[in-house]
Amino acid sequence: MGYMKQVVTRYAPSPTGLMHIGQVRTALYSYLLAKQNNGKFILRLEDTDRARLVTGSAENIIDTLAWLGLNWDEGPSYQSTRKQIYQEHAQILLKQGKAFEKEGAIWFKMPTAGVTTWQEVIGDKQISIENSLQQDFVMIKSDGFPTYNFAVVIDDNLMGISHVVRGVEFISSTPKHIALYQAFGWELPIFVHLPLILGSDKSKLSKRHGAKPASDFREDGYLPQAILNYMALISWTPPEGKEILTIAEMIKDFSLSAIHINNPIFDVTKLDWMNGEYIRKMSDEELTEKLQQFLTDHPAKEKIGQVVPLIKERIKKLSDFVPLTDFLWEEPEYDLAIFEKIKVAQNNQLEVLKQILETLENLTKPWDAKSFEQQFRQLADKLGVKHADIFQLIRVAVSGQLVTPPLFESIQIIGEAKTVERIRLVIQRYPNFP
RNA sequence: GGCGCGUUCGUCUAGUGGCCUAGGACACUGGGUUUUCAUCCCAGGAAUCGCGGGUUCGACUCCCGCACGCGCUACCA
Repeated sequence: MGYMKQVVTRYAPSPTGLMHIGQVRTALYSYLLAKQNNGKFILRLEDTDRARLVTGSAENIIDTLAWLGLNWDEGPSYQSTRKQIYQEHAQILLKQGKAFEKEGAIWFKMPTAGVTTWQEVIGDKQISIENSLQQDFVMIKSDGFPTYNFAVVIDDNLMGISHVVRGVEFISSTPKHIALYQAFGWELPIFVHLPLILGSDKSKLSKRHGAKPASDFREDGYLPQAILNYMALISWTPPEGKEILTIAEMIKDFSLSAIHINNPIFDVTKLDWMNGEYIRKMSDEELTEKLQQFLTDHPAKEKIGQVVPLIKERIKKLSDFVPLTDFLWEEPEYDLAIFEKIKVAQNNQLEVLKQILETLENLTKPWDAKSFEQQFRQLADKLGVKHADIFQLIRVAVSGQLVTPPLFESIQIIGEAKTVERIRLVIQRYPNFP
């Protein structure tokens, strides 16, 4: 009778900066693997390099993870508080003659005979590296803190980590880890080395590729579900190739063997599309709430709900809401160049505007969509102007923009009086806008 | 340099020897719906499967070599 060891995974970043968007994938896969197996997902901060520590980094990582909903079952633990434990383990190896001291540091005597071979989950193959290539390495630095290579093994073992999920860059140092496991007589975990996410020029993903910290995506108005969904798909294909899936579906369908082996390129365009999908999937109430939370200093928060149905299909990120709708509560800025983009009525726009104003003033109040449309169609016919063009001129006169939510609905939010006033002002200043 | 890993449309990918004259999604182009934009619907272009050798009746799929890319080569992680 075999038995299944409990699945325990961890996300173990070092707090040397803000949580990078690429790291979301690593955390997500670890999380999915744990949840799928009713296991445990641990958060561990590897803060052993005191020189590279960045203030606020740990908080940013914890915050981002929580925002994404990648809830950890244990931690966060900080390696800096576990110095004693590493020291004790170093002493064991020292006593066994498997380590030695030099220049205030404790070094591991790396075996240099034979070959280190292990089963790699990604790609389902064995990786072998000649031990003759290896060298002794530092376990405890002269400042008393452990190195990554040492602390990671001690902690992963002590915390019962079953699957070590991390980036490919650690493949090269895996023989060191394995040697350590063997020196202690510990059972090896399963190694899952995730491919590196690259930027558009195929170099390691960095800021100039638009791969900002995950928290920047949050500030840009991306939704956690969309980010998770996009990052999930960047190195994993669910069965049947489904593109949009909930966390629950990811947990259900996730599989290590379906993780890709090659380095993907991060593509914001697809993330944008996906974010738009999630925005459209939300109920109006939900979107309203999200926008109200997101737009902390919005001038007319109570009116957002009214606008949401008009813009839901027009925004891809929460931040898109602002440029699309600010003319509703703030006086627009006009630019003659915008008027010049309206093809028809180019020569006598001012005259047409005056007619529009007159029509508006004669429209029985409260204005209703049907007669509004009827009146202006008639006016367009009378002036020999295309229907679409007269509405576009009204749009620009009212909003200063070529693209807005539906015209009549926008006008209703602005109000009849203010609409008339805006058109009057445009006529007054035409064509010399400030 | 050494070692390791990789290579299918612009991008993410499907593909495990015949179902592939290579499928999907994003993006792009054209059309329809629409008073703008978007949404939605339809259509289209887009990969000689990095290159060259094998193996096989047959290779995107297996093997070898090469090229290119990426990673590691720290008292960083």
